[in-house]
Amino acid sequence: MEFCCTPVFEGVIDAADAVETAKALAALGDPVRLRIVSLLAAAPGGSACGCELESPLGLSQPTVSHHLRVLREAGLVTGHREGRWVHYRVVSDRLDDIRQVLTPPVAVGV
Amino acid sequence: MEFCCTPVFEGVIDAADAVETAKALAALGDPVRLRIVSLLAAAPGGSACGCELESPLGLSQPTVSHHLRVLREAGLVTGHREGRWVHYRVVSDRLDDIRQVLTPPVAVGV
DNA sequence: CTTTCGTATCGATGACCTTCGATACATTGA
DNA sequence: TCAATGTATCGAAGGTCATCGATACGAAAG
Repeated sequence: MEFCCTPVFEGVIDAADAVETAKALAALGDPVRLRIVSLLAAAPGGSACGCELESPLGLSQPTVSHHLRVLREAGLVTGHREGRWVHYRVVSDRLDDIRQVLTPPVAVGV
Repeated sequence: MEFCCTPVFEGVIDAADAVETAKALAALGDPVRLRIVSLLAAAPGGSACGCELESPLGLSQPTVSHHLRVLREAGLVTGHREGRWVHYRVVSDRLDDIRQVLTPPVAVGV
């Protein structure tokens, strides 16, 4: 999968790159998904299965699965099966990309 | 206005902070608004009036005004009137906050 | 093979969001 | 005062999203 990482501050971002980058930001622009990322990052070993997320989030299993799918399609988490469970993990490289998009070259406010 | 800046990686983000942070990320999670931020950052002096954005975005004046309102309410841009025009400018401190939320303390991926 | 448990998908519902034309407001200039 | 220009708001239309119950899939256990 190819990720866009055109910074917002270098020249003017073109429409295609904006669409791609906005997808990742929109994926994080939901309270539930932000908490999922936080829960995964705080989990022992940096990973957790979906069933461990339902209770702290207070959401149904289909809803949690839906959000995990959005995060997966945005490249923000990965999941690999381990027997009956699927262990999810944050993709830190992807977060690095997003941070870089929002980083000014030197200083922006004049 | 009080901004939340609880990092995703320090412990588990609570629901209230997640809602607040998600608002800013959702504001940036739209291609049009991402381009607006980019256009403002690239503008001479780091600011531009709303009327200068309609043409490069290819959107109507009410639509541009709507997106500027979303960005303003998310604390990502500020606008002050200058005669008939309102000059908008990126709030770099707010972007710093968002970047920090997504920054791991040391390393996350085990 | 059947049951059990974790996960993914489907379909429906209600809320939200983007977009626009029409319109009102604000400021400047004639 | 009146016209012109930039901006904000309103109302509506269309699409997208979050959420759930029901259901199907996958893997392990009995």
